[in-house]
Amino acid sequence: MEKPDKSNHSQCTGIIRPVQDALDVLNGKWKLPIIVALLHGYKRFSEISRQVPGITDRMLSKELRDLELNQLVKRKVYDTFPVTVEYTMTPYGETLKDVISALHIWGEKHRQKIFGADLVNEPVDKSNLG
Amino acid sequence: MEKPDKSNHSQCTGIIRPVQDALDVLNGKWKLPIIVALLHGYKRFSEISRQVPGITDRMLSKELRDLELNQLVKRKVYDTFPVTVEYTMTPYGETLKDVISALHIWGEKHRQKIFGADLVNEPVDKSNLG
DNA sequence: CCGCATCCTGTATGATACTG
DNA sequence: CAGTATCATACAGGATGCGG
Repeated sequence: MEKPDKSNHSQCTGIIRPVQDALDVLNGKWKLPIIVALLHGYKRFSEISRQVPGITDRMLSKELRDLELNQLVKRKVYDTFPVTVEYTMTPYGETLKDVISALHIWGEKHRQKIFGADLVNEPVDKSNLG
Repeated sequence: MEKPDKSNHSQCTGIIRPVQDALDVLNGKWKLPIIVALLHGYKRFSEISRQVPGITDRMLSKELRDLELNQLVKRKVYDTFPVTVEYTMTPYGETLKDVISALHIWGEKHRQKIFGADLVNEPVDKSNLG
């Protein structure tokens, strides 16, 4: 039983970066609800806004731009008046479903582990945990 | 006539919460590196600290406490002098491997999509994306 | 309708010094 | 060794109002 890779091996640290990248894509208060709205077929700015209760125009605009930069979302402007904008998930964006699904499965078990099964509908409040 | 599911259906929004819970568990700058260090068998506070370059004692302490509250990590104090503390992943904590694996796979593809394949070793810098 | 500019606040994190 | 206390800061996000 040697101490195999107990040194500071940067190739092990190397697994961290892509994982963090994936997390970053979903990070923040609004990315996920927006993605879910888009996956459910909502396309217009105001439509998405309605599906994501509480979000401000500023944040929605910012997050959509971010998702677009990551090529998860396609933005199409129609030359109407007033202007019409359509946001859609790219095929690549759809590949997020698998990741979200994995997170979903684990997250539900977590919820049931941390809280009672009958509290599954309660929002997580970490201040109760201690 | 029903508006099919184009209303504000809270059961669809319901998938968001557990996913967000899972994300929260991994959220922040340090959770993931710490978890990886623990999964690789590093147990002592200072050991973990060494494996997570740049982290301060304050953050390591805080994040370990957070992971412990989420029952991902077990903390055991040995009555030596000076005191010795051992952190280990719980069996439950190990279940995170699957989630991290899913994130890893997606994250690597993402990295190759956003950057060239030869830039895979570069850290993500979103300011370059625009 | 679809945003952007501005200002403001809270939270996450960093720096540093100290203790059992 | 394994932390805590205190102060400082940057950035995410909220509120509000304007503009093509």
